[in-house]
Amino acid sequence: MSDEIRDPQDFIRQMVATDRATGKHDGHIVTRFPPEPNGYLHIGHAKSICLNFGIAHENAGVCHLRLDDTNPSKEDLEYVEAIQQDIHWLGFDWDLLRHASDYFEVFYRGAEKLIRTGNAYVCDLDADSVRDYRGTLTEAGKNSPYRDRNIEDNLDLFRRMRAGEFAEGAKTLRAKIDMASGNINLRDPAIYRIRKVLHQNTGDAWCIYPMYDYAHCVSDALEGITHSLCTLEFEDHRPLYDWFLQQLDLPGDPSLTEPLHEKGQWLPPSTPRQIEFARLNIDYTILSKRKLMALVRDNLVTGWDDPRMPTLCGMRRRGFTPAALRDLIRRIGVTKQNSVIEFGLLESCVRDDLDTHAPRRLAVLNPLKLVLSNWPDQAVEIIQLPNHPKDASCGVRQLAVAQELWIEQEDFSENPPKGFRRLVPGGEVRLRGIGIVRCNALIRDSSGWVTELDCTLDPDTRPGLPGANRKVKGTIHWVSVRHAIEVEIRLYDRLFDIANPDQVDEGKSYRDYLNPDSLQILKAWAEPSLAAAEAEQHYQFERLGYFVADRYEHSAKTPVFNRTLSLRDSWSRRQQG
RNA sequence: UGGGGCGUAGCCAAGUUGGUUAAGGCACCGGAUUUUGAUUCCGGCAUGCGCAGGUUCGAAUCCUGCCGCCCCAGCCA
Repeated sequence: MSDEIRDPQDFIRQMVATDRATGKHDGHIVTRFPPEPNGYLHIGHAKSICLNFGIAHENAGVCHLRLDDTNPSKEDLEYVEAIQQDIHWLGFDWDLLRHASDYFEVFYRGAEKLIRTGNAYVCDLDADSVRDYRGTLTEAGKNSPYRDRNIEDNLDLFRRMRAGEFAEGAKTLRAKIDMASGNINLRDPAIYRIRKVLHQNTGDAWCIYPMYDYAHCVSDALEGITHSLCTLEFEDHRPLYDWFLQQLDLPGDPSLTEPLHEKGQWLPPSTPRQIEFARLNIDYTILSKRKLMALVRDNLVTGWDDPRMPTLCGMRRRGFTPAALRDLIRRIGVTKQNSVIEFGLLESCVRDDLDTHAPRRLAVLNPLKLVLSNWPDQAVEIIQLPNHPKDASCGVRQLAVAQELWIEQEDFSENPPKGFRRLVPGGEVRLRGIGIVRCNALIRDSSGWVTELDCTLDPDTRPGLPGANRKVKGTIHWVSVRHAIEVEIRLYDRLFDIANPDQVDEGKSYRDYLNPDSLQILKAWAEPSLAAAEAEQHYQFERLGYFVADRYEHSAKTPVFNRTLSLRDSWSRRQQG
């Protein structure tokens, strides 16, 4: 009997294990992550990345990054650079970087083969007519009037398409399969369309571009992919995926892959298996590139990397760590069930990682002055505080204490609710690392607002003294008024007010549910050591939460910290009922 | 009778060939520890596996019939 914690064994990993065990593909495993460079990667992509790279690594295999650039009218170089950076940040590296456009010549030869074998034809129907001929979900379609063109005409027409003789939309190359199929993807799907646009990789070399269904399976085969993982909506496409590969027979037809030899990109073609899994959904967020793009375009957020965005670069800037994201993906598993992960699970992963790795610091967000009346007027004492309560290897830091301190307004109450464990008039509380203080008097302004607490420090409770062990109901944080530095704090909350912004009442859109309080900027006082923080350094500000020095806008001169998330807070939850 | 998927707790999710008390995590609820109302630790949390029948000594697992949810009619991916 073994009590070891088993590595995740989802249904895909089980299939892979079986294939390895039975010697399929000679026991080799090759996967790929194939983003289309038309937007930034988000947490949903992280699932695919972790799956593809993870499975490859667990099985001594390799994983390629393939930029799926078959539609030049939507894609951009900005995205391909961002994609690579995000994958690296997540902690993965590809064994091979390819573009679908590397294979354009092979796609073309394959298309001619489909024509020659009577499996494809040039169709003159315009887009609207194609739709009419396609039929509906419950009615069969009709054959295109161009379906029975002879092979010579088809070949000639297709070559002229490539030569640029026809206008955009005038003709398509279509697979000849079955217009009556219950699977609409098999009703003579388009293989090539005419697009007279510059391609970011191939320039003006082409004016015809292959469709996803054709390009994807062929790309997979050309790269020797063994397991082609994709999301559920492609389940219906699998018969087409298999059909193209069977008609083409890449492994058995070297003339097709010949162009790759001179480019140094030839690999033994495989017969990959497409396997579908459920995409990741998270409540209170949207993960549609189109909608994320709109938020950026319309300035509803500051950019793709706004810390409120579910993009990888946004989460990075928010202070979420790659390890936490990987842990989330590990925890949620892989199945074919549509599901919505609670945001709280992500938070749990982040707290888990940050609790063990983030050094502790003190900062006060909403200051209230506390004066130690029995502290010598100008005296300054240097105390030491551990950087981590449970990890001595994190070391200690020094902190100056003087007579005037800032504490959190919330940590004092004149009329405390039941169960309040902080400072009250006449009560005691421990100041972290200093000792126990008693509140003797309140100083008020003309409107009666408490502006200052007059306190005395019990000298017997200084750290290291036996009296320090005296129990007191609460411990609060502080900074020295004379020594604290001013910092900018950015507090983030969920971007949307409702759990499912993708599914809203009629006439409404996700935009109607943006949380107006998702960003709050304030000035705060922090311990001086934070001026030396490096950008992207994570901290726990004790009792407040986890913060990260902003990747771009933080500097020693103008420190900026983003709150990644708060600490778990059973007190405020109890207060709110 | 268009095609393809999926139903195990509030949210995820193990459970594979039918075999003792239906893993685990998150959330939640108790309690212990605590110079962070944090962390950590301990305990609780499905007489039940979409529903209804059936087969069997025994069913989340097999059979039948229902019900519910998701995806597909781009010259997007």
